[in-house]
Amino acid sequence: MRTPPRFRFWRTVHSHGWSSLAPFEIDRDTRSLGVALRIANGTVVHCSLRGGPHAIIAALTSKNPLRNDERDEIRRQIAGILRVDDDLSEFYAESRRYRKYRWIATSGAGRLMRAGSVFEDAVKMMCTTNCSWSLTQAMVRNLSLELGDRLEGFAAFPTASAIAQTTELFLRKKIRAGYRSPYLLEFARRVASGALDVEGWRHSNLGTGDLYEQVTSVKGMGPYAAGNLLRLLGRYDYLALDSWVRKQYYAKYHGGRKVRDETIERRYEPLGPWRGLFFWLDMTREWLALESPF
DNA sequence: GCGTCCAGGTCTACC
DNA sequence: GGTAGACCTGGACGC
Repeated sequence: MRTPPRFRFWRTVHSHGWSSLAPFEIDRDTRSLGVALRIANGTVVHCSLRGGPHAIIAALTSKNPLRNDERDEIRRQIAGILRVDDDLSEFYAESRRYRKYRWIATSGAGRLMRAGSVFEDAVKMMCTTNCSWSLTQAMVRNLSLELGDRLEGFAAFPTASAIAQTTELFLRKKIRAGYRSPYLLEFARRVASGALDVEGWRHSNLGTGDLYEQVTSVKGMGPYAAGNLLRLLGRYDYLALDSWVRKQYYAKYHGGRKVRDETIERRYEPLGPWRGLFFWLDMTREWLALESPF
């Protein structure tokens, strides 16, 4: 798959924590990203992805030979996950206007990795709320292992229907989702029934404020989760503050001293609709050390 | 090994 | 509109 100029595979993989959540797995030795994807007809395909100078190289494994249309579907999912088609030229032009952000354009940062579907991103986001990262990893892993379609040793992320058919007790006991269980179940049932078209959020014509309202109307999606999900939808108006980024901000700009959220928001306000992306990259600039040529 | 405390976002009830 | 308490789990800590 051809990639646009300044696309950085490994940087995108490390843009935030998603690559360490099932069904993704990272192989640091080969600098590859593995993922089990489910296509529309229910077939599970394992993809092993590597970055090249101008392309993503994908090795696909499936039970049966894949038809061309199935390969196209996989290609579209991979492009969506790695944000290959996102046009960041306007963002890079904006970053060049500020001396402290010029590194963003030159390093090709700014593509935030996402899941194969908006549903998966939203469920994962709910699983990041009010708990440690290790618990998030456990909940997401349990969802894939218990409810995802399988290919040999790999399991794809479960569909909305698969989660919708479970019970609150199952989600509590087997998934360890705790009090999030009724929220996850209600969300999955609304998506599975067609009452809520979350996949449409990626191409919605709604203004960001209206979309934010729609996202926060889902129980379990508060300001933090909604702000982060909007970033994965290509909307960067919200800072999506949580305890980790607040700590980073306090350390970077106030010697570790706590400040009000309004103070943080004031600093990034002049950066306009890209402020959420500037903020995230500003807080994670040290991750540059993880960078590879691709 | 056991008990206790705390961190982590969101919801709901209440003022 | 703002605030307090509940929700649930894993990890840290003290014994």
